[in-house]
Amino acid sequence: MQLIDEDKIIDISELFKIFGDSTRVKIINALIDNELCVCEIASIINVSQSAVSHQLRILKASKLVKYKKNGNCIYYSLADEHVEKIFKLGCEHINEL
Amino acid sequence: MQLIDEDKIIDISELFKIFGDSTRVKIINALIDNELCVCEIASIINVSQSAVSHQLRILKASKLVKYKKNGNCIYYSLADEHVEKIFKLGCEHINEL
DNA sequence: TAACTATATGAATATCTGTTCATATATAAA
DNA sequence: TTTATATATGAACAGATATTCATATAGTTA
Repeated sequence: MQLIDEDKIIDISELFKIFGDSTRVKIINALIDNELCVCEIASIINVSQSAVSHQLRILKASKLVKYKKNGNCIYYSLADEHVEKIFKLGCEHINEL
Repeated sequence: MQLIDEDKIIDISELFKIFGDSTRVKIINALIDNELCVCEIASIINVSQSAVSHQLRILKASKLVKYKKNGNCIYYSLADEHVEKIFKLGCEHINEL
């Protein structure tokens, strides 16, 4: 019982909280197998540049995305396979409901 | 690109939103391999009976927990292996950060 | 340098969410 | 039937969160 200590539980819930917003999930979905700049993301998911930027900041802070600069643009991609794995497990659960 | 439609994205984010609260994650953690009644959960995770009951309602509505009545008490358990799987994947991600 | 494009960010606002408190309901025991 | 225990629930409140709008920053091109 209670194998996991409170601090870790809070970390886990904060990780999932990031996945708990549809704009962020849309961004993550768009970034699967793709490297996209901010305005491409905004255009693909149909959300304002500002809103995307705010959410990317949160994704960056949680280390779920990484980015690299190229000229005028900043290209974002998923930080590691874990992100896609969590996303896909969520998909599966939804599909089986 | 955008293989997944908007409705499904919203379902996915709503699933993760459930995991995005530490009280609910504590409940889920307590229920791994255990069947517990409301007051046991409240006592184990140190949260008021009312708060636990409110959160169990949300977990029930999302079909993440199931329950059975036994006399005066109502025993809750995880709805299926998916719930534990998602939780454990979250754990792994945290551990590797 | 001036104009343009891409991105970030702060403030304001509206909405959502979780807890508490009081209380209702239901079962069990005396 | 009265009392006690377990659970659920509604209202109220406080705190969190996402978007918008305006604007700042920084790199690029003319």
